[in-house]
Amino acid sequence: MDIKKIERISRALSDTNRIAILQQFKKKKDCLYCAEVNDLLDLTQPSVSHHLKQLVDADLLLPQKEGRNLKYILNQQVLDDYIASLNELKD
Amino acid sequence: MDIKKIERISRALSDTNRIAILQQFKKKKDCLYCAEVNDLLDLTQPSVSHHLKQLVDADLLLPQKEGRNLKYILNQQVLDDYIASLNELKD
DNA sequence: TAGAAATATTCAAATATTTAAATACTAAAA
DNA sequence: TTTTAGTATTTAAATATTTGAATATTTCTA
Repeated sequence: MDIKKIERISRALSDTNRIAILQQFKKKKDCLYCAEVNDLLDLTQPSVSHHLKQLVDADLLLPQKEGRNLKYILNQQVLDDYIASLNELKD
Repeated sequence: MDIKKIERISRALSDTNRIAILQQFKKKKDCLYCAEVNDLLDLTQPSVSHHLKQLVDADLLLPQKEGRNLKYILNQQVLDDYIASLNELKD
């Protein structure tokens, strides 16, 4: 993973609201709906949309349209790659 | 690791200059001198000092004074804890 | 002790991020 | 087809970050 990608993902993770979104996947298991994220955070809908966009732009979340709803899936592969890059710092 | 700590470390990692500093540890092995970081980055000394401070404040680097020089050690424990927190997102 | 070397701090300017209000878009439902 | 629900975009304000110039601090050395 190149340094720009590491930067992008790190920045996506550098906000408690976005970390809370990711942590919610542990509870909701496989997927999370946009509306659920709006309920989860104490922010207006546009702000939540902005945070979700950051996570999607970093490829941490994969969006999937379902009619007028939007479902997100955690991109475990990118998370694994990011973790692998961090592990490489340690040798 | 609490959410605020994850945020802090992620933010410290969200800059290519700071990532480059951490990557330099792989080449210099155990420790890195402040002056070496100044040489590494194409920034003025105060800017480098600022970046190093971010890494120290996130506990990713442990500073050690050696006379008027300053030596940094990579805090592998914090890095491990951070990685563990990221791994927890995946279950 | 005076001067030099290494690092930190202060300050200001430029840029980026976060947030919400207003509005637009898209797709389902009435 | 009009309305409604869900999500995105635009805009602007507040705040935070990044950077370098100037300066301060600390510690070594002559």
